[in-house]
Amino acid sequence: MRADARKNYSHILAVARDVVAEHGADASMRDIARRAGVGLATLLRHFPTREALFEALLRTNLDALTEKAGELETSSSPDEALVSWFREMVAFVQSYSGVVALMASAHEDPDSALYATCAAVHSAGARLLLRAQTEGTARADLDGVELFGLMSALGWLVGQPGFAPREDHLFHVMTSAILTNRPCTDIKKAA
Amino acid sequence: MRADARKNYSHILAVARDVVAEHGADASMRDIARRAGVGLATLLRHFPTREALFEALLRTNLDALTEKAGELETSSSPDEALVSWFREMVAFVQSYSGVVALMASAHEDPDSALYATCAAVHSAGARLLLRAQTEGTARADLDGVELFGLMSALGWLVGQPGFAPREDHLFHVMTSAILTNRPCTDIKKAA
DNA sequence: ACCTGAACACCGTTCAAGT
DNA sequence: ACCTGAACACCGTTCAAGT
Repeated sequence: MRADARKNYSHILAVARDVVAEHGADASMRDIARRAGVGLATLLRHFPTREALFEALLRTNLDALTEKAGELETSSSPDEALVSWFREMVAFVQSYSGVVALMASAHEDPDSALYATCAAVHSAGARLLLRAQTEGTARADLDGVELFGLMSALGWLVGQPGFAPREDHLFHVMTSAILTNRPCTDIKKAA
Repeated sequence: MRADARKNYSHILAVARDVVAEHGADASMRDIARRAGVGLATLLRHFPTREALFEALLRTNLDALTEKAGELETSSSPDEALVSWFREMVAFVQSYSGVVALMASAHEDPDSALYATCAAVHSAGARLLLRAQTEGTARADLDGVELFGLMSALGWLVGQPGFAPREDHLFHVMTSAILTNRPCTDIKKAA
């Protein structure tokens, strides 16, 4: 990679971070290129797809969250670790509006540039879930995919302007569905 | 309303139903006009905004769901009524992909053409919730807004291709968060 | 190697001109 | 009253031409 290319690359990324913070995940690529003072074709050369751009944009944060899961695994009780990691994930996806939709769809598409990063997040969560399930504090009939799904759904919801103020409570409700600190009465009856 | 206008109106609506079924809620207005054999400006004349179009498109279904809530209120036990109505709502929003995002944002925006219809759905749900809460089968710390939110979040999630197969189970999990057929142990500890 | 401008086929909005 | 085509300002994709 040539020096000018490397410089363009990181400059585009920095600008993209700002524009995305302003306009969310469906910000205009053209606008990013314009603000970066670079041709649109140049942006597309470095990041051939929107997901490729977001892969670079989110990698740092998502890697940190994956690592955080590992730390929590040794530093906290299984249920606390699961809940506080879940919290951090929700808070993160909320920080870039619309990014959760990108992640949810990348999670299901092995061809996506974001797939690997999402898969890493996924399995980090799955491990925390399994640990809490072994202890008996997380409901047994849940897997990593569903944990990822519930996180995404909650993240999506609190990303809607009107629901953001209720984030804490909605988080609490969602958490109560994942944990099982209650004698398991017959809940199927009602469904 | 002139005869030709009325004819255009209903024809556009019929075509829109097909196109939206194919391409989801962010289908191209231009494409709908094209397929209806009508100028784009004509479509915009009848439905000045995408939400106005969807208001007409969804009104029938949503009114039926509002009415259904009323029926359930007399025909079923409070918890069963709440759960089965919730189920129907989720099934409905899943039937038109992307429509739940439109509804969730309209729900918060009094200026939206979809606002009134969403508000009706909202309050129908709120009544079912309240009824179950009075009976003690739905968790007390929930209101109509949050019920609408959880419905939207679940609808959004099962609208994502990879999560659709898990709809039943995810519905079950979400339901368990809304109902309270369990002695209310201290769940805050973990959060 | 890397960048760029321009052409392309789209999109929704707006409005003067037609019947 | 109602419809329409066209102009406008956007979008992402693609590629031949430049350094």
